[in-house]
Amino acid sequence: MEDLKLNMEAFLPLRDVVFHTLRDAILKGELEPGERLMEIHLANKLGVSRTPIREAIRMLEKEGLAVTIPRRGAQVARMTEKDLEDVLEIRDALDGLAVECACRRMTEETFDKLKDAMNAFLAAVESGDVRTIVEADESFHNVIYEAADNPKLGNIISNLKEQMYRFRYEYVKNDLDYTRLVEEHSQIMDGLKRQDVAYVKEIMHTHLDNQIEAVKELIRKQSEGSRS
Amino acid sequence: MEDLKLNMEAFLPLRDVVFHTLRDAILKGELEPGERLMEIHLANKLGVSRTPIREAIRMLEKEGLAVTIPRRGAQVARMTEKDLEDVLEIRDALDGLAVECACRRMTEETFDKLKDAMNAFLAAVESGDVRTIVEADESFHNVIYEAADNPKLGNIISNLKEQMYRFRYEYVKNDLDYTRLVEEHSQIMDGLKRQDVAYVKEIMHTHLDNQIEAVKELIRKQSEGSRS
DNA sequence: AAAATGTTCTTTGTATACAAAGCTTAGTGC
DNA sequence: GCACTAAGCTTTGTATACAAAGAACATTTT
Repeated sequence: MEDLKLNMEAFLPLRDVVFHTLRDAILKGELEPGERLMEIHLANKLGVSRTPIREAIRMLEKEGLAVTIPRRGAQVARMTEKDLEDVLEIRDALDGLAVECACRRMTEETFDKLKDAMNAFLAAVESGDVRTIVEADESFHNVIYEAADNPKLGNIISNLKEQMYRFRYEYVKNDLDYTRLVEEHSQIMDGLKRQDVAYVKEIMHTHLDNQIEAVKELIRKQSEGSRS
Repeated sequence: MEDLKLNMEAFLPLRDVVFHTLRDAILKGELEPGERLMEIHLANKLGVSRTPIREAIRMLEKEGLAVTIPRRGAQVARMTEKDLEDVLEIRDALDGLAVECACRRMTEETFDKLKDAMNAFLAAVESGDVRTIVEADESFHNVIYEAADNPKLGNIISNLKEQMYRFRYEYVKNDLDYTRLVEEHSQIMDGLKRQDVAYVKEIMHTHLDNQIEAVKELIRKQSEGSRS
């Protein structure tokens, strides 16, 4: 934990600002797994009192990013490879559901949005900039979640993604085969257009699967490092 | 909201006691959807200060049971029929996943536990007491979640169940056809034993499906009532 | 009578104070 | 030297105090 800073711009209750600040810090790895979240310490660091810190911690807890033991305080949640596998297993099922729902509920409008997202993705791949590609990829999938028209599903999936983000898995995407990604995306679009649920689920499954091994590989390397 | 009472027995931080108290009250309908959760009010009612109340509210929020608007306070989350459908859709997918995992990971021991749970369920049905039957049914499914060996999955499912509980859907179970339930349970066991993933998923799907319509029916009736 | 304004009351947001639990460490006895 | 105990320190748990936002209501103005 080096230099946490609050973003005071936002006109939100401090608990929310603190929550976002800490969450980002955890996801970026600035706060390491197992690291203690001491209230006074964080309060001083962020220039607020303990009250909003405590509320933020309760939120992090429920989000699965912190673990607290009564009378002993909170820690950044640790995550093992098994935990990651568990998360991926669930994501696989839920991404399947999302694309299935999207398939059944896709409207003209949302399909247009998807086309736009697809074009943006193609442009991003063209540009070659990894950051842009990753963002365009996210957008593409977000359109699908939106089309699935099940907000709770969207929330759960984004929470699961968040938990993966902690492994900085997007770095892996450097090594990804973009042509393949493009191909899969267009297959998904195709399936959605034809409303072929089985097909689209299948593609989505392999689409995710392709990334899993690489991520796991990365985890294994990472876990050789930090231990506390 | 009539008579909230804290259970001071448990040696837990007050925030947790308050959290459980409020959660139960919400699930039982003692705190109605849309009802304001006013801090001082609750604090007086429960005989604690605002601090643990606020922390409990932050937790309820993340659990989806309360919604807060900054500077305006928290309310018990409302739930529409659409929300319920969304939840059920997800549960269906995740129960499918759970049973699939269980199928692949079932050991001798856990299968024995399942047998026990099945026998308990049969005994419960024999007894005819609805409360007992519901509990035995829960236990049976809990063994499966356990066997799935994916704790995060278990958490998500229990959160989803919680959200359904608010509709007091278990009352519906009065009308359920227990012979059918028993039949389905034994089919699930059979499938698990044979490790027939496809079969077991299919059964689990219909198992859930059978309950959905009845629940929705109930919701429709309920929603004619309370409005605020 | 309706709209606008101002005043008061209520309620949330945040900080702080104090109590009690748990750790640490130094000291004591064996 | 090792185990045990006691004192002090650190940190969490809870209550309370105060500030400021928002709601409600009355008053004025048109």
